[in-house]
Amino acid sequence: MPELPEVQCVVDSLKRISGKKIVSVKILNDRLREPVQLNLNDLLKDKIILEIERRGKFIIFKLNSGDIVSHLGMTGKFLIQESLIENKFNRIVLELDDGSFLIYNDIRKFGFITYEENYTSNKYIKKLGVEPLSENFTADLLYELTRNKKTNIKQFLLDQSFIVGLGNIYVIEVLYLCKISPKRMAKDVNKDNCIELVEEIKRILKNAISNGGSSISDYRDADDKEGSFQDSHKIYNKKIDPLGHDVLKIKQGGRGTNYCPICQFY
DNA sequence: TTAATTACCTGAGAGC
DNA sequence: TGCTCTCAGGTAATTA
Repeated sequence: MPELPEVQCVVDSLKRISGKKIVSVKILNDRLREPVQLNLNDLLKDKIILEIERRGKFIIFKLNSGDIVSHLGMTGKFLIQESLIENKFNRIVLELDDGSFLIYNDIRKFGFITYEENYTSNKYIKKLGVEPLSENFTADLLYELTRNKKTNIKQFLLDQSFIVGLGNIYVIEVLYLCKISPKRMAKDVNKDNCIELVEEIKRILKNAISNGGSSISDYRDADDKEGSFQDSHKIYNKKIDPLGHDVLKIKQGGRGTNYCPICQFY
C-alpha cells in the first residue's frame, strides 16, 4: 500500500533511468483506474526521461517533451528489468534505449499511468494539498485547516486535498503516537495537538523513507526490494499496543482503524 | 456546501 | 479439496 514514503523510495530507485530514451511502449492491459491512452506508444516513443519526481502519492516522469503522471493505487509497482520477465500482472511495458525495460505491474488495477503535456494540468495533481515534508506544512496551517471540520481527524488526515501523502497506515500510527483518538472531530484538535501532529508526521515519514518504506502486502521498489519500516509499526495491524493494552479495530469511512482506547483521547 | 457511503479490483485467508 | 464469503484500501463519484 504505497503511501508517501513508499512512493518516495520508488522514485529514488527509478532515478537511475533518467537520461534514457523510450524506444517503444506495449500495453498489455488498458483497463486501469484511468483507461490507458491507446496511442501511448505514439505519445512516448523517442521521448527522453529527464527527471523523476514525487507529488503526494503521484509519480511524475518529466520528459524532454511532456510528462508521464502515474499513481500506484494499492498494488501498483514500477520495475526495472534488464531482460523482460513475464508476469500476468504486467500492465504496461516501456522498452528503453539501453535494452532494459520499465514495467508497470498492478494486480488490482487501482493505479494508472497517463501522458500529459504538462503534469501540472493533470486533474488529480491540481487538487492536491500541502506536502507534509515541506516547510509550508506547519502547526499554524494544520490548525487553520481543521477549523470547522466536522469529520473525524482520521479521515481529515487521509484527505489528499488538505495534506498529501498520508494513507491509512501512517495516519493510524501518527494518531497513536500523538495520543489522539481517531474518532475525535478534526475541529476539536487544539493548537498543541497540531504542533505535535506536525512534528510526528514529519518524523515518521522521514524515518519510513530511510527504512525503505513499509512493505505490508505488495509494496516493492523498482528493484523489487521490500522496505522494513513495517517492523517499527506500533499499532497498525496489532492486537496489543507496546504498553500491553488491547488494540481496538473499528471502521471509519470503510477503512479499518486500529487504536488504543486507553492511550488515545477522544 | 459539506460529510458519508459506495464502486472499482483481485489475492489471501477463513470457514464450511 | 473446493467452494463461498470477507477483508484489504486509494480515489472519485454518488448520495444524503
